[in-house]
Amino acid sequence: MAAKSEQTRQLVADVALKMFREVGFEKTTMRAIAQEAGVSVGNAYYYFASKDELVQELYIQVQDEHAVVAAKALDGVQDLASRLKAALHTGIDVMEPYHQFGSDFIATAIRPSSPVNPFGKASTAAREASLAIFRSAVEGSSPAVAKKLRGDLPELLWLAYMGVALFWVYDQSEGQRRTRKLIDGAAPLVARGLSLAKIPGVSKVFDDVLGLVRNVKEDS
Amino acid sequence: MAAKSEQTRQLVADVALKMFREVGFEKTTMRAIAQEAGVSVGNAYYYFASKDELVQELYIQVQDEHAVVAAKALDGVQDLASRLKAALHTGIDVMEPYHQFGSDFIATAIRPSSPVNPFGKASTAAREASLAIFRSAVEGSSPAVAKKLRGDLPELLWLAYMGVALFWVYDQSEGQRRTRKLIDGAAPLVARGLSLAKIPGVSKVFDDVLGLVRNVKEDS
DNA sequence: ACTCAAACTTGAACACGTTCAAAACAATCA
DNA sequence: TGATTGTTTTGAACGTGTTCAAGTTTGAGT
Repeated sequence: MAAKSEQTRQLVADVALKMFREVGFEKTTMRAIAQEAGVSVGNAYYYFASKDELVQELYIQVQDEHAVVAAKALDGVQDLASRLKAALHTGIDVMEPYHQFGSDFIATAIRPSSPVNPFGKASTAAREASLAIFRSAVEGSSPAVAKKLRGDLPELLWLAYMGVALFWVYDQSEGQRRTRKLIDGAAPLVARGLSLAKIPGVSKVFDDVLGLVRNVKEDS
Repeated sequence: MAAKSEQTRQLVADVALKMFREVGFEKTTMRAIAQEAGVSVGNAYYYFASKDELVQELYIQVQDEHAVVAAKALDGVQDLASRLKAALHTGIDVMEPYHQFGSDFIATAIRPSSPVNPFGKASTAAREASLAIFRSAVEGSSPAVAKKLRGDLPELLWLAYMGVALFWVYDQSEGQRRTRKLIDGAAPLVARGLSLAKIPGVSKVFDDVLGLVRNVKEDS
């Protein structure tokens, strides 16, 4: 049987996520969550040290769903462009219910001190799960990606995914049509761009890009 | 003689910016600003509708300074890589005093509703000024940038600058060494990458990138 | 059944950004 | 000067996220 405490925790989280979706971030006050869940404000804080941690709960749930949906969407898809499209489109799909609230989410997430910060320690698990999606997209593709790129590419694509998410937040076109268009346009371009790596002159530039990435990354 | 009201406005702004630099964003409460400036809280709000607008004051001031310093640094510099470096390094230079406070600034700025949002309406002037720096960096360079790129490049570089600024905010290395390294490494790479535009196979990819950028931009 | 420590829950209180009715001041005209 | 109108200033009050001392409940050991 679920411990009573776990029940309360879930209840608070469920109510919070529901309210985030339905009335937005700012209107979802801690008092409102507590009241709706039938607990005291202090009790909500017993399980979640801050409103940010409730956002993190949302972040984790969305990432988990993305992993599931993306795996399905990647199944049987061969070429890199299509695989990339699948990974990105599903990412947007799972975020869709939260679009209106996206900007508050990003404002929360971008703060290095926030537990939700995708680069931070507290989201290591979620980030790894997300990264794994792109690793799978790269490794499962045929024709295969040039070996020298294979190591760093997933991380770069994940970074690009963060950029797409940022674009999506600002995208006010109906149904975020522009973001879809961006994905559809950019994915094949990335794939084609990578295939240029064989051209000698280009290859050198690629090497230097990777060198720079590694250099900047290591020295922390 | 300066109108009394203008004096009060300046006083509040000066005190706020000084406190932002010296004690950080969160500790600089509206009450503290008012007290330090010797006015009432309500009076500060008479001149600045929100704390965000005080941040905007900072944003504008930093951009103005960047324009001045960058113009000086670009003077006499020929090749694109060096010009790009100059534009970026000076950008980081003027932000330096605010580094500790950078993340709060970004968290404020990234919200579409914020007056400080660099993509938003309220910062059109500051954005244009910033864009002009990169336009000048591109147009003044010799050897000249390929004509077909010249139109869109400044905007893309400005976007990259936003990315560098974001990187800088997260950069905890001493003196933000890693950001400097990133600039020094990336600027020549961009210049070299652009020169590849002559290669036929690469040229097509470039065309498509530009097409995508325009397509996504227009459809808003 | 009783004890007692740990887990859980409460709600009043704090500092914050922000608002606003009212007061003080300034400038203009009769 | 006095009246009137517009500008500037005040500080108490509101709703927010968050804290915490104090209470209540639970469960293992006797």
